[in-house]
Amino acid sequence: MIPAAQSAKTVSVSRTPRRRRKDEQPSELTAAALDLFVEKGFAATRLDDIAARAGVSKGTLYLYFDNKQALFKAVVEEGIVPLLAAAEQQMAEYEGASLELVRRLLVGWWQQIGDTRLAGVPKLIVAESRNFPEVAQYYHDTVIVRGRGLLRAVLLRGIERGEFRPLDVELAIDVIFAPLLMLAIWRSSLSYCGRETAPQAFLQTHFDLLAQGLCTQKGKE
Amino acid sequence: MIPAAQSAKTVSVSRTPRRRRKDEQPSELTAAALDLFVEKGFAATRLDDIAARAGVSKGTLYLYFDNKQALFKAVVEEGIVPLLAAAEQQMAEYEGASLELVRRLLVGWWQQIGDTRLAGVPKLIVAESRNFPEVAQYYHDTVIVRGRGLLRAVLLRGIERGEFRPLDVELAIDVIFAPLLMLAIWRSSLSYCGRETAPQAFLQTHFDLLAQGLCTQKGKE
Amino acid sequence: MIPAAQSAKTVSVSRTPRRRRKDEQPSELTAAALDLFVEKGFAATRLDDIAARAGVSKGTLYLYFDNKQALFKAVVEEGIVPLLAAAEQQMAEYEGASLELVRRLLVGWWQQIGDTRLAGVPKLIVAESRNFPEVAQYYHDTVIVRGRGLLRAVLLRGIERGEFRPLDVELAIDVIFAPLLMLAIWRSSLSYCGRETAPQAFLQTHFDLLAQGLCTQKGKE
Amino acid sequence: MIPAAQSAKTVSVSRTPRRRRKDEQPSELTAAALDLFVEKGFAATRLDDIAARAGVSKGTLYLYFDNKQALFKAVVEEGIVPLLAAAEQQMAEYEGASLELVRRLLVGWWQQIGDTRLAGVPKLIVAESRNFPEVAQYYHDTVIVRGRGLLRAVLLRGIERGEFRPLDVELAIDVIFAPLLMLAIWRSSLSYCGRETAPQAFLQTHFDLLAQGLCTQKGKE
DNA sequence: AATGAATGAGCCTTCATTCAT
DNA sequence: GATGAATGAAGGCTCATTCAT
Repeated sequence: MIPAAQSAKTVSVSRTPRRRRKDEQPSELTAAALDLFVEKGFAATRLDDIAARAGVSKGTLYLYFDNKQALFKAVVEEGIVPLLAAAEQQMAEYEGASLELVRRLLVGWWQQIGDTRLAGVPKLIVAESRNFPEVAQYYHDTVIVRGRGLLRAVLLRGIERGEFRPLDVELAIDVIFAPLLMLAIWRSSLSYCGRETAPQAFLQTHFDLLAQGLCTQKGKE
Repeated sequence: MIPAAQSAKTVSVSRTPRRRRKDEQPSELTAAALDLFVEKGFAATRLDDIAARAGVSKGTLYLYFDNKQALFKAVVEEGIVPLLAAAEQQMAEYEGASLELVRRLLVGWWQQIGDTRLAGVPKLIVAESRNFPEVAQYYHDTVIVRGRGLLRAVLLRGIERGEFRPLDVELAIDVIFAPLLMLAIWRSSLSYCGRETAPQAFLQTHFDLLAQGLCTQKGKE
Repeated sequence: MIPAAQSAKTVSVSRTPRRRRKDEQPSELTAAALDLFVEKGFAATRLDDIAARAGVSKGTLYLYFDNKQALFKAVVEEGIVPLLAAAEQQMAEYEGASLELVRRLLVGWWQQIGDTRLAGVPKLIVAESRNFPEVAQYYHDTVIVRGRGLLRAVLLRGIERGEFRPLDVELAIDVIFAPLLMLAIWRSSLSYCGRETAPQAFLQTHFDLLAQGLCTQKGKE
Repeated sequence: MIPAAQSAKTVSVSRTPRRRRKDEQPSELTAAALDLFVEKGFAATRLDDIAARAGVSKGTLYLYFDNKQALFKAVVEEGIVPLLAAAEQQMAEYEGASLELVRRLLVGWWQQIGDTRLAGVPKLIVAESRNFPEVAQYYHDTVIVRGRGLLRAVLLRGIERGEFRPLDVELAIDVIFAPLLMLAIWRSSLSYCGRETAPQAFLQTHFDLLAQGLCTQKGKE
C-alpha cells in the first residue's frame, strides 16, 4: 500500500519530491502518525516507523515538528478540528424537523469521522490523556465542548418547538454521544477479537431508541 | 501495611518474615500495576514505579511475573474475571420482572466496576489491545463474551415472557452496554478536563430511555 | 593500562565487584571521565568511551550521575576542591620567610596538580566555560577565588614584614599564577607538537624572576 | 553588508550578483566561524549557526570548505598567520634598545591579537588540539615556532649587545609568553565569572618584572 | 553560485531484565 | 525470598553532509 522507505531508496522513481514547503506541515506525516498512534498508542509508536510509513527519513519529521509530542498534537488538531466548523454551518442553515436534525448529526458524524481513519482519534485521546494533559485539555476545549454545543443547540431547538419532551439537556448529550464514541473506540481496538459490530444497524437502533425517548408522544395517541 | 523499601534497609533485623509462595501472586503487585497502567498506559508505566508503589524492589516483580506483559495479563485476569461468576449466580436466582433485572445488572456493574478502581480496566484494554492481541483476546473471550451472555439471557427472558418487545438482541446488548463502558472510560481519562459527569443521573437517564425502548407499550394506552 | 571492557567480559576474573554503594560516587568513573574530557573535550567525549574506560556499562553511569553534565561537574568538584583545604592548612602553620612560602606554594601546586592528571582540569575549564557557565562559576568561586586567597595572604604577609616591596597584590597574583596555569594547559594540549617544556626549569626560572621582582633589594647594596 | 538570508528570499530579484571565485575563501565565513568556535568550542558549534551569523545558507559553507574541520583549519590559518610576517618585518628594521624591542613586541601582540577577536584563537587551539592533531601541528609549526623565533632573535640580540644578562633563551621565551597567552585565554573563557583583569596593568606589571629579570644590573649601582 | 529540504549516522538517555549477594 | 546494582538494547533527537533546484 504505502511503499516502504527501503524500496524507495533503490527504486528512485516514485520518490517523494525533494523540494517542499517548510512552513506548511505535510499531511503525509500526520496521516502516517495518526495511523500508528491509533494502532500502537503514543509511547509504543517509534518515529522510525512513522517516517517509514510516510516515506521519509526520521530526520525529516523534525523539520516540521519540534518533537514527538508536537507531532501528536498536530495529528489531533489537523484531524478533527476542521470538521466542526462545517458541521456548525450546516446545523445553522437547517430548517426542518429537529429529530431529523439529530439524525443528520449522527449520520454526518458517522460518515466523516466514525467511518474514517479519524475514528481512531477518540481512542487515542482516551488512551493518552493522562500523559498529555495539555493535549487532552485542548481536545476537550475545542472538540468536545464544541461538539456538545452542536447537539445542545439542536436539543434546545426541539424542546422549544415542542418536538422534544423537556429533558436534562446535558445528560441527554452524554447519552446520545456515548454509543457513537464507544462504537468508534470499539472499532479502533477490540473489534477484531470478535464479531464485527454492524455499524449501520447499531446507529439505527440507537437512533430509534432515542426517537422514542426524546419525542413527545403525540403519534401514540 | 507493607513496610516501605527504605525502612526495610535500615531495620532489616526485626523484619516480619514475608513468606509467600511463588505460585500465589501477591495482589499488592497487581493492584499497584493496575493503578499505574490505568493512569499512564502500559508502555509509559515503569516497573520501578510499580515496585515503588507496591513497596517492594524491582527485582521482586520478577519473582512472580515472567515479564511486564505477564504482569499486564495478571492485572486483567485478577481484576475482572472474579466478578462475573458472582453476577451469573445472582441472575440465575432472580425471579422478578425482567426490566428490574436489567436495572440490577446496570446498578451492579456500576457498584462493582464503574465506581471502583476497576473502572480503569476497559480504558486500559482499549488502549493496549493492538499491542497485546493475546491479552485482548483473553479479555474478549472471558469478560466481554461472558458479560454479553449475562445481558443476553435477561433480554431473551424478557422477550419470552412478553415483557420486552421482540428486538435484535445482539444490537440491544451493544446499545445497552455502550454508555456504561463509555462512562467508565470517560472517568478514567478526560473527565478531569471538564465538568464531571454525574454518574448516577447518567445511568438513570440511560435506564429510563431503555425502559421506553425495550418494553412493550401496554402502559401507554 | 586500563583493561578494556570487552576483555573484562570474557575474562570474568578481574571484574568490577557487582555490589557497590549507590550513594557514593565511584571514583573510577570520574577518573575515566577526567581523562577523556581533558583529552577530547566535553562534547567530543562519548559516554560509551567513559564507561568503557571505567570498565562498566554505559547505563551504570546513570546510576551515579543524572546526566553527562552532572558527571562533568562531579569531575571538577572531586578533582580540585579537596586539595585546597590542605594547602590552606599548611600555609597557616608556616613561620619562615615569605619568599620561601611562595616557593612552597608553587612547588606544592606543581606536585599536587601540575604534575598530575589534574593538570588537565584548567584546560578543561577554560575550554568549556562558555558552554557550562554554572560549572565555570562554581570553579571560579571555589577554586580560583580560594586559590588566589592563598597567595594573597602570603603576599600581604611578606609586605607587612618588609620582605616584599609594596606592590599591587591582585596584579601580582595574576602574574605569578599565569605561568603555572599556562604550563598545565600547555602540557594538556599542544606540548606533544614540539619539544616538551622542562617543567622544573620553567618553574625555577619563573621563581627566580619573581624573587627579584618581589623582594626588597637589600641584598643588592 | 551581507544581505540577510531572509531578505534574500523575498527580494531575490534585485540581488547584487554575488560573484565569488571558489578558490578565494570569503572572510565573512571564517570570521563567523571564529566567533562561534571561540565561544562554544568546535564540537558545540553548529554549522547552522555559523551560516546564520555569516548571513548565508548552510549549503554555501560547503562551496568553500570541504567540511567542518577544513573550516576550522581555515579559521586558524587566516586569523593568525598574516600577522607574523608584518611583525618579523618590524623587528628586522628596528635599531634601538633591545628592552624597548621586547616591549614593542608585547604591546604589538596585545594590540593586534590580545585585544582583538583573535584573542580567542589560543583558547581554541588549546581546547581542540587533541582532536585535531593536524591543525595543532600546523599551528605549532607556523605560529608558535615562528612567534618564538621573533622573541628569540630579540633576546639573542640583547645578550649579544650586553643589554641582557646571559640566560636560557628558550626558557625565557616560555616565561615571557606565558602570561600573555594566559591573559588571552582568560579573557576568552572565565573572565566573565569574576572581576575583569585590567590588561594594561597586567602587561605593564609583567613587563616591569621582566625588565628587572632580564637586564644586567648596571643601573642598580 | 546559492539554497535549504532531506538524509542518516551517531549519541544521550531510559528502562526492562538479570543476577550476585 | 528479596534486593538493587549492573546491563545493554532501543528510541528520541541532533546535526554534518548531500543534492535537486
